[in-house]
Amino acid sequence: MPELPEVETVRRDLKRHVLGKTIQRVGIVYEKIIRNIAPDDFMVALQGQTISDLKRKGKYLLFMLEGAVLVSHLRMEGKYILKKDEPPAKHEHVIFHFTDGSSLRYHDVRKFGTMDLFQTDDLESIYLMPPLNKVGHDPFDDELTPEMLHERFQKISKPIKTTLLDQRIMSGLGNIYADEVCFLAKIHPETSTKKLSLERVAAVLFHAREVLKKAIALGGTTIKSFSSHEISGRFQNELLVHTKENCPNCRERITKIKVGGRGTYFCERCQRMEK
DNA sequence: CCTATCACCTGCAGGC
DNA sequence: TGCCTGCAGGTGATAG
Repeated sequence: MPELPEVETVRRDLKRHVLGKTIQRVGIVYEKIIRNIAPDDFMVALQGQTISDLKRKGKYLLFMLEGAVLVSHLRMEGKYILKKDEPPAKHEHVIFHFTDGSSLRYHDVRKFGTMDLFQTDDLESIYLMPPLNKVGHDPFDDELTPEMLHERFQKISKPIKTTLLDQRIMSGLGNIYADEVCFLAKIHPETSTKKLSLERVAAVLFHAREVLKKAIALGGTTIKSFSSHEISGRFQNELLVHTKENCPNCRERITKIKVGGRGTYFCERCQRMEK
């Protein structure tokens, strides 16, 4: 699921469905999901807690509790499913049983997702600790300016696509949207980050904001669709290069390469290294 | 400090 | 049908 628009979609959906619910018991099927605390302590600390709000920082979901915050990352395929109380289905690794007889299940085929539980609700201090201490500016943060990004980019010799995926600089873009941003800004994904002019950086930031805004409005992107309660986004119909065969501008065949180990789609004619 | 690569898991598609 | 390889929306550890 998760790049910023998908996580934001999940946040809004969860907020409608689990706000105010009280956890009666937590079931843990696969312990390695929980990272910063022993599984037993995780279960005890969550018992009796009521979900008061759902927030997001970068691609992390924050379940706000009473004097505690559960920080959840969906990684590649994590999802939350609300069900009646029933035995765990395949790929359900952590189950929050609520007092009203419903239950929220963390489902993750590849088991890459993570949960960190903080026993304080002081967000500022949580932001200073792993994993949130590595989350950079939200793309929509007004403090994030082209000038500031350009300055930081001067020291980075990696490909721009790789830099866009670095959450410490700007948080929220993932592999799909990074390709879309490079395409919209007409930049070859392997262009050295430090070679981008201020104007090009401004275009990158502008298009990052535009594409994320549009994707959120459409409920995110669903590439692989699963059955059941999957929230299926509609942004996949709007993709311009990622997984595409032909360029929507010039009809040239889309090229697929690897950049930083990630599958990367771009148009050789519309996305140039120079300028 | 910087960059590159692998590791973490499972499932699926395609080639032979 | 079965085996093998490569691939998948992400990030953290480790090695140069």
